[in-house]
Amino acid sequence: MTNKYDIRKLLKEHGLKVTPQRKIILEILFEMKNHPTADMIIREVTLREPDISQGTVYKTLDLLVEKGIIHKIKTDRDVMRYDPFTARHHHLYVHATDEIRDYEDEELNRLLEAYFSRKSIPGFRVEDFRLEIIGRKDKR
Amino acid sequence: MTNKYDIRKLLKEHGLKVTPQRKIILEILFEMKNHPTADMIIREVTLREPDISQGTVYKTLDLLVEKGIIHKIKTDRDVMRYDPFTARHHHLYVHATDEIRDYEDEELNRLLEAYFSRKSIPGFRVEDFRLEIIGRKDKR
DNA sequence: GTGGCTGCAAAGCCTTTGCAGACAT
DNA sequence: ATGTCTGCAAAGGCTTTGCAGCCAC
Repeated sequence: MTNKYDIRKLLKEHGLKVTPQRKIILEILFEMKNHPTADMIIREVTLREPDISQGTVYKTLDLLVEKGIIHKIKTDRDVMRYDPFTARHHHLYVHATDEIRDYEDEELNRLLEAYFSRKSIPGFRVEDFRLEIIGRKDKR
Repeated sequence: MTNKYDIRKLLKEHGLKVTPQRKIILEILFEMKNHPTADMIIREVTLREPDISQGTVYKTLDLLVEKGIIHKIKTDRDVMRYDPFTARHHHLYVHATDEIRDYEDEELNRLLEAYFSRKSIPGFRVEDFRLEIIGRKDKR
């Protein structure tokens, strides 16, 4: 889906230099589906290219977040996670396994948009919203 | 509203010993409206009772979270915040000022409950949800 | 009296930073 | 050519931990 050409383009579009380090980091982000922590990304990066330093990975992640290419997400535990999927979506938190899944549903988005357009919050202008859905795995 | 008697009761109900340190920490949590960070709590605690160590504050906060007396909340920045208000509610994130306000609305809760009761998510059982509302301060 | 709680200080973990050299443009 | 990016290693910030003594019960 997201091939090397896209990654080059993505970087250039944001005024960033195309370096091998950045290409590898982005490839990994687009492949990993589990909202990886910095540490998971670093481990994966080091497998493919042992000479990339963790400082570079952190700097790159910060930069990508700043440019809006990826998102940083909050967790109960005290580590940050990264999410390459930037369209509006919500998160399912499975507490027991420390897993975070994406949840997308247009109906939910419309429901919330409609709610906010008729409801106004004094002194506050809503720009975006994200639902955290907490629960557990279910057999069915 | 929440006086010392309530705090004693609250601690006892959860099988915790009533110590001066815990009373002060809980008083502060109930007074502070800004979803304080551990650091803000420690500073406030030290003003009132300089001999309370920060280790104790951290341990107490963890314990209170574990017992469900307060909540830990996630932020974009990498520090945890604490929230003594445990009824279902949502958060308004004002990015520019790093402020978090509570948002409570029964209509919104009902809307979301209704949504989840008719919508089922494969392999997942919803237990709770929290909406993060991102935006900015508005003059009106 | 006893187990839980505290203070202290050190350690731990994740993340950021500074800087000199290397590289993309 | 030059300004950006990288690697390295050290520092930083927040949080946790271990342990001896203390205190609520």
